[in-house]
Amino acid sequence: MLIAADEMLISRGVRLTPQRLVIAEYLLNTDCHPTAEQVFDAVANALPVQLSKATVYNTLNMLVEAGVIQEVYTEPGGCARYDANTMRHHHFVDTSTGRIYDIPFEQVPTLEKSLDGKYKVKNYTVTFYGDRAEDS
Amino acid sequence: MLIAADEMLISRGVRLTPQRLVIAEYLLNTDCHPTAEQVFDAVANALPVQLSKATVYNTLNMLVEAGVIQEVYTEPGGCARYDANTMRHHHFVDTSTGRIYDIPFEQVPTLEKSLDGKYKVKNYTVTFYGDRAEDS
DNA sequence: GACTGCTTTAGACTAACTCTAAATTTATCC
DNA sequence: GGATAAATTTAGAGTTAGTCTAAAGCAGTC
Repeated sequence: MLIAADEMLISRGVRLTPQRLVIAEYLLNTDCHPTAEQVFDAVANALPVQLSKATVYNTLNMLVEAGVIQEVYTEPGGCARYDANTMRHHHFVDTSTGRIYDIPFEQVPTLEKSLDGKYKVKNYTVTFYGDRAEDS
Repeated sequence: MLIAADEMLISRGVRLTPQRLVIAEYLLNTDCHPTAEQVFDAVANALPVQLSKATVYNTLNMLVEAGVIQEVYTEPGGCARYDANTMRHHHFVDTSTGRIYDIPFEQVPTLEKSLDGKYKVKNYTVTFYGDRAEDS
């Protein structure tokens, strides 16, 4: 069942436009961590008008600001990917397929306390690299 | 005491040039994780000739290939930084100063086994964000 | 239904690199 | 020490991911 993007946006005080709706709807119903380019390709022909890349970037930044999605960087030096899973979590990158999998935060031992007192840790991210068996 | 860059490069079978020498020497004797731009600024006037950005990038890539330095990405969406500490280690980013500190690998509990069997973890990196007391 | 101001658009612009082709330099061989 | 072949350096063009701009188009309000 599709998550309703319109209610989501209205509840965050975001003004509705067809562009924002299709982008939010797409992101809320995929777990494939798309790039801005992939979002553009996925939604461009769901709109009756020409979609601009600038709108995709604006909307993605807006959705990040509004807390609807997260920006994720997994490939060193790579471009931003977007993730509608806004729970605190880590990532696993399948280095042969490039696919990214969310790892629940609780599944990884907490590291907050592992540095000595000099370091005040506010946040940390773990990115795993390797292979994942039989994608399902 | 300065680490001798020339021996380092020769031992890795790298052809010596003045450009490579000053860049390697600079990196081997700093712990400030400079960007390519910062490397350029730091070494450009140590050379009697005009230094090209392309040479800096070429040399940095070459030194990464040769295992003399590591490429590090700590700021989401930020540019590459270079680290002559080639031991396996993690990073702490001071979010108010932007400074990066190396965290010895052993100082963080090992996470290799924290994912279930579906995931074959080959490597992982932890990046901490926060504040660090009295930089020393 | 008109208005005000937020959105969208195409295209120019930027930052961080990479590529290219010509000129230069390195290491080697005599 | 000089000639040679191959690697390196250089300036500048090209690329990629993303931001900025200014004009045109809509959304929500009165």
